[in-house]
Amino acid sequence: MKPPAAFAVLGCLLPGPAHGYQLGKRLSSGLGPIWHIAPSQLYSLLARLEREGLIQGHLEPQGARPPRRVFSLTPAGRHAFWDWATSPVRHARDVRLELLAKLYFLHRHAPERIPALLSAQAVRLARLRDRLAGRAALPCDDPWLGRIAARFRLRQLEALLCWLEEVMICYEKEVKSA
Amino acid sequence: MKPPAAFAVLGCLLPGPAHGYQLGKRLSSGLGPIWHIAPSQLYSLLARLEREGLIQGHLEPQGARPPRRVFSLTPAGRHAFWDWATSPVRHARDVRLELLAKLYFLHRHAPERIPALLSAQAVRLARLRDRLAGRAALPCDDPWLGRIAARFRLRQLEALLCWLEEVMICYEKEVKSA
DNA sequence: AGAATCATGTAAGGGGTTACATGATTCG
DNA sequence: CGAATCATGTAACCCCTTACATGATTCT
Repeated sequence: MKPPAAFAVLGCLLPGPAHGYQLGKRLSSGLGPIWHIAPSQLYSLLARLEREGLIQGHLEPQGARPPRRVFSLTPAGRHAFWDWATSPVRHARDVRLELLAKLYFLHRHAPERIPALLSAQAVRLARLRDRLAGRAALPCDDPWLGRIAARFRLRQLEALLCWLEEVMICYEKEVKSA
Repeated sequence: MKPPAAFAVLGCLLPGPAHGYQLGKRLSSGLGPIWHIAPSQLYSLLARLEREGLIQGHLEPQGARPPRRVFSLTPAGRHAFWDWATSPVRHARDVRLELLAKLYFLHRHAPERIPALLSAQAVRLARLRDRLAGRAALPCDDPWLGRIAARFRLRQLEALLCWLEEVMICYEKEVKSA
């Protein structure tokens, strides 16, 4: 089982059993700006996690209202969660940066359009960075998470911008040498 | 139509018509380390692109061998490609860094395990960075792409490592204040 | 009374993966 | 002869998204 979303669901059951809607709330208030999970995905994750024995649901009657399905972690689920949470992540092999793909094709078939793309991209990213540099944290339950998430984004954007400048220089050199 | 993979296919038809297998070669030698596309995905993309009128295939008889399907760009496909290639990309709203999710849960339920995770992660990433800093370019047809892709990865890794250090410090501060 | 929100889903589709099937040809 | 590679897919599955359906309750 790979998907972080599934582990996020398990993690949100640590404080205690909950039904789907409650989990949705826990997820969006806690991991909100980091990892959004739509209700439809949540319910399908719950079904799969139950199929796999990592959580267990039982119906809780509600009188007049239709009963809710309350889920709790099984020992296997708890174990899987801690296993995931404490192990470092692998870095993906592919770079998969869309901009890189665009640059590749432009370089081969329309190099003169590279500067326009680079500067348009830089303008956008710089605007984003400035907005982000203003706020110290993203909005979520855990202020620590909000802070480190904001710092992460900021550093990422800065690295991207530096790289864009480097690419511009690198491109100009090529032009001169040709 | 969003997926970069589909545009990569269109882009690989710019030099001229090609059949599926050829396109696979063009893709892997050109965008290889950036954006791998498996044959099965390629053929399904081709089917969709044809359905959408962006490419057009016709059978090319091969004598004894079964005929090949040779695809070429339609005007609509050419237009869609250039539109894509010259417009800046949007930055995703979510942060979606798996490590961030792990840290979130550890912070709430087992903060004492944070240092171990951070340092294990740092060790891994540092090793990767060192390996990458050794080579000047990733292997692909276009040396310029190989160079800028390698530089991008490197800068990204460096930013990640800086951030990890920052998070460590940030965590220690919290511990002291508690 | 009408809007938000509680609460649970289904349906459809796109992006991507791994594994498998099939058969011809060319290279060592 | 056997292995690689040419060449084209199918099947099954996972991740995720948008749109929709349904009906009760609580807030304004």
